[in-house]
Amino acid sequence: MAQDIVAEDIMDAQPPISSNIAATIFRDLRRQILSGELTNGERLPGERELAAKYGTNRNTLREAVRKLEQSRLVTVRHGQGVTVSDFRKTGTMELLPPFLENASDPSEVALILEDVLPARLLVIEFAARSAARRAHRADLERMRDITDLLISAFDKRDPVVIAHGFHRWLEALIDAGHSVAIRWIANPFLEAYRDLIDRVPGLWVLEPSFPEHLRKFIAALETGDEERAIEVTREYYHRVDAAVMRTLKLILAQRPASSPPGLRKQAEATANGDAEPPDRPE
Amino acid sequence: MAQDIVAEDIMDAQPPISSNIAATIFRDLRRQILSGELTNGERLPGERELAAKYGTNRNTLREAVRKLEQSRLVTVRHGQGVTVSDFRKTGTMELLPPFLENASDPSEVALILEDVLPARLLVIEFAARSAARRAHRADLERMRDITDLLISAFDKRDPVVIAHGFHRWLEALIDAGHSVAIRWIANPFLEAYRDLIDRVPGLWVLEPSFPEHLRKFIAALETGDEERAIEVTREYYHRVDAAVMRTLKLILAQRPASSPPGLRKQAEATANGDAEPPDRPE
DNA sequence: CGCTACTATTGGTTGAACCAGCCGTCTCTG
DNA sequence: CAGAGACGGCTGGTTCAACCAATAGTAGCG
Repeated sequence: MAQDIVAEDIMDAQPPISSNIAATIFRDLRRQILSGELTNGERLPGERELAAKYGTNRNTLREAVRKLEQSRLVTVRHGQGVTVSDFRKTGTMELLPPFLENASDPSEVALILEDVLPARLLVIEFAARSAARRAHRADLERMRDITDLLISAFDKRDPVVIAHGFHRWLEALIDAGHSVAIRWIANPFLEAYRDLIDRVPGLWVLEPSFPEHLRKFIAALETGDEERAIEVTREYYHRVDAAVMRTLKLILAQRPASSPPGLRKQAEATANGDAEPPDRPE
Repeated sequence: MAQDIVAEDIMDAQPPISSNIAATIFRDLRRQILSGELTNGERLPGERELAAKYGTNRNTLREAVRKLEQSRLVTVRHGQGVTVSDFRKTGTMELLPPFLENASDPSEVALILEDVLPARLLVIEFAARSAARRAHRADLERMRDITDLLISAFDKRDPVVIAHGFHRWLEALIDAGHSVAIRWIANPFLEAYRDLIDRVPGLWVLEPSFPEHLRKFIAALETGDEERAIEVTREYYHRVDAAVMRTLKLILAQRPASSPPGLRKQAEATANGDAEPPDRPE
């Protein structure tokens, strides 16, 4: 295997997918919704019926439905049943990982990712700004350690270690910002990134300038040069994101649809549900 | 009352707080965690005991615990019980509204809000950028309608209508961006804003330049002038946010602590748990 | 024709019982 | 006496069966 002691050390322990019955049913229903098998406004069978369908009892089934509800995928109303929500409108970034996994329309995935990448850049810039202002000595030392580790992993061309190490690097950056707000904003992105590492390893782009970027960035941080840190980050990610989108489109082209045809009922529906052409007024 | 037909029309129907037993217990436990009555790492009583304490049965109690778990406030492990998580580290923006409501330490609320405001600005800028590029004709018409309504409400000095109308304005802006990613990022902010409107009406700052800002912004959007829209937005919010923070500090000074003393065990704990002074290396 | 009362259906709540994972303890063994 | 293993008592996980409560559609009444 390509991962030695260092790799073991840098990979955070990730609990295996929960084996709960309720969690399993939840994931299955979520998949059906995110893939478009169940569409916005559709009504789910009653709890008794669903429980029978999944070969379990009502209480356990209810747990799954509750999870769906809190993920904003369905609306539950006493006496009326469970209806599928328009998750494109009511969802949050926490839906990103499961959506990337379950979406039936690859082009929509690309579309969303194309919007997420610049947003992610903004989050990183925001964290960098905060870190440049508030980082303690210990924070900087930790970041420097991880940076060194990352650079040596890069020299060895070990993608797995690099990807997980970079996740840790981002964690350290956010910690250094000493901002609860940034943490809360960044967490869904970190989670999505982590999911993507394992699911689409090919998407991880090894930019040749990666080590150089890290060195420049940590140097800017250590001198507290906020603007320099932002500048370095922006310059680097514009290049990486372009490469990521190229790679993504290649991957999607190779497997045009991971689901059987006929299941993409609302693939082309926009977030607002209108089908008007995007011509501008003027 | 100060709200006429227009006010009725502009206020979105907001379902009253759920009367579910499970939801009530959930909110109570959440309050205890967010206020610091239950601290990170602490173990909750067993489900049987808790159920008895709340005068309900285990199934209903479990529902409440599940909600806590999905809100990342607790960790549940089979055979080991339920332990309180470090929500400052593991939470997401969805915790913002309940945290603002339940936090025991006003200064921490101010601290977080001080970081959230610029983040909110970034989100608005991001949405504005996207709207300037992708807005349909119908989107712009809708935004113009709401803008007119807002300006007339401003002339009448009707804070309630303005606040709710502005919420609708933000919704329209985000819709105009035609980006699922932006929606997902913005939703927690919108929710927090909505909560704040009703909870702390005094916080809503009526900047004199509000109508002028709206007019400038919509004009920029209609000509598709992305940079101009950003510039206008940034300039306006820098002023508003400063005013908001001033107002917030006034409000907090008036009621230094909304909870009995002795309950703020971890008020001064940072997100990382280290107490090192913020001196810089160099 | 319009209102009311009923009823079927749906989710909400309850209580009890049993299964399954975890941990400290107690005992047996070397 | 020290270590390994069995046991018992926690904990959450699952199941069942019944009843309460909100909703909507329908049948019946005025």
